[in-house]
Amino acid sequence: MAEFAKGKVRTRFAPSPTGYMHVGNLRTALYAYLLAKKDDGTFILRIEDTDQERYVEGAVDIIYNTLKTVGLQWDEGPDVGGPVGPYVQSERMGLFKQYALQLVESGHAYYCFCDKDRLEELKKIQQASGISPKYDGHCSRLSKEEIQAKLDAGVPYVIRQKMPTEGATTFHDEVFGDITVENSVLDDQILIKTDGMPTYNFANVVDDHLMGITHVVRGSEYLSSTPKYNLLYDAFGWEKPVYIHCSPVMKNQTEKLSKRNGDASFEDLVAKGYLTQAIVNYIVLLGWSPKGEREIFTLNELKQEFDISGISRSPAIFDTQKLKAINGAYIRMLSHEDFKAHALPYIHQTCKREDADLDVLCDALQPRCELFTDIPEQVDFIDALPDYDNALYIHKKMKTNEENSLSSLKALLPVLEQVTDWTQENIHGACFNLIEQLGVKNGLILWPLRVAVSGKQFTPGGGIEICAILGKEESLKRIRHGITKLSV
RNA sequence: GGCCCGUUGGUCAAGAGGUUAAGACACCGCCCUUUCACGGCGGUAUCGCGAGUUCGAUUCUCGCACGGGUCACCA
Repeated sequence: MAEFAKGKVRTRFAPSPTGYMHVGNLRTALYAYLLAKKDDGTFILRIEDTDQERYVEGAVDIIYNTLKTVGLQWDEGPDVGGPVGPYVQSERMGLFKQYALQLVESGHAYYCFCDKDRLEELKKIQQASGISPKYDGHCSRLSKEEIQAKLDAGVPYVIRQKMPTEGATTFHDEVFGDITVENSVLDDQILIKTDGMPTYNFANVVDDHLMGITHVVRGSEYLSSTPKYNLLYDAFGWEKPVYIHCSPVMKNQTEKLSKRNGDASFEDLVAKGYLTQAIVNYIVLLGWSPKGEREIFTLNELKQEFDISGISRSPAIFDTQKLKAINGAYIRMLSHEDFKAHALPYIHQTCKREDADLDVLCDALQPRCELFTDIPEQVDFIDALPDYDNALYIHKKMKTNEENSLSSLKALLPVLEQVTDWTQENIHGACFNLIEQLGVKNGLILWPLRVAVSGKQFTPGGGIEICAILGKEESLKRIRHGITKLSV
């Protein structure tokens, strides 16, 4: 066997290139990665592309890109190579038959010459009599001579794994504990197909062993085939890996999250304006809980924090609301510059004004957005004042109505006209001077100002910020407009 | 249908034979405040059902219900 560091954790992510990367897949990859990195181990990417039927063009690139943008750098894989390649399963096809033959030799597997007709017939009979369909072991009872004769005659065959007929097999899973199944329910599964190629179940075991995988992280749908895997490991005399089976990510109580149902894939979430690190953070929390109370972690922190014992057994429902909240938390942690860089394209969707003060705008926007896609709608009043209703001036808590709003704006206009250096600071000073002079509550002046310059009920920032964003000329113009509107 | 697995608030979940059953999101109040947010404080749950074991069970056992998975020459 090829050499690689012994005693260290080696995990693998082994996706089939069948389309988009869904959230559950990504989570499996994440867990496998974290498990390896926690121990300073190796994370391997293996592409399982043996099903040409389901192969989707470009799917491999999606896998690469997703893992890369998320930051799951694989140490060994198709593109970077490694000591136990090739890392693309279709390039390993020639390798498996000898292992199957070895099992035939040792009596753990046998040639099966049954054709599809017989198999189907068998299945029909079994179903009719209420027995669960299972190969009846017919060919396992063939004599050496019979087998040789058929082989010589060129009869097509498969190689099947010979399951024990009595007793039970128990295996241990790190998240589910010990699971025992009766050997009698185990089917003599096919290892090598008529075309000489291995089935997934067989290739998987051989590959995992050859690649020195110590911890197998995969979906819980493999739970029921794990006994067969272990029997294979035992038949070869190989050391079994540690199993970590993960329950699925659900869309609701009964349906799995899946691309087929049009549910969000990683790419979709990115397109919807989620920060990749926020997605990762949320996904890792779906089905795993950290020891303490903190739940915002960078990928690096996760390498320390992640622990198998925190993985939960029951399926988890994907909750967009929580994802959004985490995204909001990440947005707030962004520096002003980073936020601006991310936000700019969204701002420009509805706000094209050249002279708008985007720094003030971004400061106002940042604590108020959970998703970048919220932005266009929030800044749509900047280019042009919306046609608003005077009723907006009525605010119970601010104690404003149309009449006193009119006088506030009238008082404010000349004061603001006096401001020469139009900065947020100076506008603020001017407004509060007036408030002090008049001896009124802040809201009495500032609420009407906000309505006049924005024409909206909710805005990023208050009247003062909006004035600063709009610039002097436009602000005054809107205040005057408000005055005439209220004067009618 | 057989076998395997799961079930703590709307969601993610911690917990453990005796706890005021954590925390987060959402929701509702209050505070802060020029709106909305942000931030701060507080509120909302007898742990699917029924038995059993026990002085005591949400935590152990057994049934039931519900949900999921699996029974391919697919991966």
